[in-house]
Amino acid sequence: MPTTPEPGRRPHTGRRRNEAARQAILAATRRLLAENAPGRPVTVDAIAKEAGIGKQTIYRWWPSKGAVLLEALTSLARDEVRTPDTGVLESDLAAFLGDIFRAGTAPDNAAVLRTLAAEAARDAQVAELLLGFTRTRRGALRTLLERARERGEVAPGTDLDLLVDQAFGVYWFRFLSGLAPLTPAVARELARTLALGAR
Amino acid sequence: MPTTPEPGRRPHTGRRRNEAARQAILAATRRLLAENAPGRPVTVDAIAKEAGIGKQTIYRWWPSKGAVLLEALTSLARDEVRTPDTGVLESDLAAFLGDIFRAGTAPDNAAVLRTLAAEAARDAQVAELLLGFTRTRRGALRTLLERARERGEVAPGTDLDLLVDQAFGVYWFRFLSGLAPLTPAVARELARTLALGAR
Amino acid sequence: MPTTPEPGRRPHTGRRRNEAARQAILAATRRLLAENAPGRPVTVDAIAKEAGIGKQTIYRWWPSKGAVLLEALTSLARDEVRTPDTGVLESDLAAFLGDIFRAGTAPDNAAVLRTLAAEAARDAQVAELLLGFTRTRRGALRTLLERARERGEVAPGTDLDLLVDQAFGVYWFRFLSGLAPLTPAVARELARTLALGAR
Amino acid sequence: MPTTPEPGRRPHTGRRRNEAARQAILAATRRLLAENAPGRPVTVDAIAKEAGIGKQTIYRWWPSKGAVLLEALTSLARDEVRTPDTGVLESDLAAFLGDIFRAGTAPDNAAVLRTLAAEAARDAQVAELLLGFTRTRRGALRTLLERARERGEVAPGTDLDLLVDQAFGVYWFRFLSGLAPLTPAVARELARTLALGAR
DNA sequence: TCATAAACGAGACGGTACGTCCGGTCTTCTT
DNA sequence: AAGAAGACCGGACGTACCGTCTCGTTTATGA
Repeated sequence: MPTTPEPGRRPHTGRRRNEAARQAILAATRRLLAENAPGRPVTVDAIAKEAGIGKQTIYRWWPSKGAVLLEALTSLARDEVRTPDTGVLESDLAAFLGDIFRAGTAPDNAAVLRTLAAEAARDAQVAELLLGFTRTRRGALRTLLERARERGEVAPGTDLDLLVDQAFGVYWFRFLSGLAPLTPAVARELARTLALGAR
Repeated sequence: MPTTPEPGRRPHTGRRRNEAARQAILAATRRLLAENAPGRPVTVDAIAKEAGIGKQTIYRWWPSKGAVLLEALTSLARDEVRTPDTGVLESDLAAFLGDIFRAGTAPDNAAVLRTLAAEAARDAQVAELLLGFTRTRRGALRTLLERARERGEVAPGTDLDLLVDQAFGVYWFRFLSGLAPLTPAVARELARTLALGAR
Repeated sequence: MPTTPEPGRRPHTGRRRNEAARQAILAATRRLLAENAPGRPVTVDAIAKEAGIGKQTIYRWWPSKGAVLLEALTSLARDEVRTPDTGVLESDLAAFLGDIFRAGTAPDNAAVLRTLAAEAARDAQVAELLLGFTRTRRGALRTLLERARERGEVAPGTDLDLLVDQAFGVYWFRFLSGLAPLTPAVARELARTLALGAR
Repeated sequence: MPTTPEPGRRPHTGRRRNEAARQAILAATRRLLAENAPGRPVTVDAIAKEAGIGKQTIYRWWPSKGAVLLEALTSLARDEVRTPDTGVLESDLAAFLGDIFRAGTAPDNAAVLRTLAAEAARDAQVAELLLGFTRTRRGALRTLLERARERGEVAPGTDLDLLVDQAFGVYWFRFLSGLAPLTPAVARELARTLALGAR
């Protein structure tokens, strides 16, 4: 998410940034990503044309193509992350993971993330954005585990971060590789395994 | 400064394939991957120049740039993956994960893997090859778990693939994000958690 | 270093047209044209910034970039063109051409004209305006020749426009190509040749 | 109606520069220049597409778009410059100027030269090419005048270069401005005037 | 023995995408 | 209402890189 330019020292005169253009760009990007048609590659030019804006407007708001893709993805999966509190770790985990998995199963996100990871590797800014994207979700899962620890469902000395990484590791790994599914059933099974491992 | 391979040293082999050229290509690729310098991108032209060979020679041996990268990686990490058999799941896991973590933390490998993952992100073919690379290791871990199941250490109905993905998920996630370490201690703790979760 | 016009000094005049702004624009244009530095291209944005005004103010007063350039030139070379009348064609020509050559050789004018000609070359509108600028001078020369014709110094049937174009052709050609000088001596010699050719 | 060059017919030449590609580029440029259609601007992309080659191939042979235009023009007007020798200066001049004028009257050269002059102003290389283009012709005219001087048709002390510039000045001035024609009649009249002025 | 065939270094080529630049218009806030 | 500031659309520019193709050279093989 691009840091909105802090309103400068001088009260901003001049034409203000056009939020509609910004949204048009994101919408167009999402549309192209969702189509994923062979003849319609997700090019910067294609995005500009689809959005009916000039290329420069894209580069005025985002530093690179990858940044746009990331934000399009983020806004795609912006559905709030629930931090359920059923009083039982396994149930909480199952609900949480189910949510995450569902958002990540949208048909074409894999391609997006592929491009993103590439950008992240060469553009530190994108990398930071990508990490920021996951940080929120990781924080939510961590909270969930801490609550369980207070309830005594987690053995003292257990490395909570490792548990978090097990969950997100599975998620990202399967998401990116497409080798195995991210179904609700898997979410439940993963919840079970993690809850067991936490004891 | 690139360790330029002494130029013109490599002899022609006439109409027979020149193994030296092949090795020069792999060595040059590894060098570029390890450097990962901004002004020295890992392009096919760069590899060819660094190796002192023609681009066509690359495409005579490999179908695409990604294939070269993968093979450079594979030859780097050829150290066989042990499939220990101590008779106790947790010990087996700890040994296996320790190996994997160590290989991925060796400074040279790390740079190569990171660049390769970036490459994979933008080239689906590389991604496929990279997955093929991990398949072997995944197979080893899976074997290890199956043996434990036969010994009764794993609850029937447990999703072994999910356990495998938890292990490799943590590995890749931490490796690529750099958010958390991959120390031997983490390997042991992960082994403990997985063994617990398998019950 | 650009002689930045003290910024913010010029007062707003509210709803009345601000002659000061107009002059600032012309001055800034002249400055940029005269500099002709590689890093300071004569773009509309550059002019606006250098003048400390908004781009729209330029387009409120002139229909296009070229029009601004032309007016900057015109105001530069406003020195009236003399139409001498010595009663002898050759003398008249020598005086007239001497003036023209001198104006075009003044260092400042030279830079401006050269840049402008370049601009004219890529912008048909500028070319048109530039021609309008020369039309006045051409008219003066033509008048001079007509007077000579009435005096009988020009053979009947002589193409006066062709003579005019010979004079201005030499002027522009040498001015733009820089291949040969535009000295007073050349003006005299050209006057002699033209007077001869007119007979 | 783009006369598409039979696609894919042109053979590769391997590591040597492909003269066919070069010619295809020039031909395509000439075609686009000649069309001068509003919807088909003479863009680098358009040239590349029309020629059926990659843009990079253009930039491998020429430093900029202007250079291509110039060469297309040059090759267009490559018709040899005659240096007639009738034994009479005026006749020689008339023939020579007639040739030059005819070449310059091709409908669309004006646009080409406009673009060229723009490039020349910012790209010294193009400027040099443009001057080289005229040098040959100027040399021919100069030779012609020198022969006349030897025959005694030119007054001693006459500035031959000035006469040359009068001729080419008229040519370029009318050519670029389009203000007055370059008909055979004008060539004859100019020849008469110059021959007179030389005496 | 000598012609042929294959691999090689070199690098031009077609094609696709990228990110930048600039002209002219539009919008917002200030004076 | 005019002005300063600057975002916006459109379109061209020149660069980077992939994978293909051909050249001329070098060497092993087979007639």
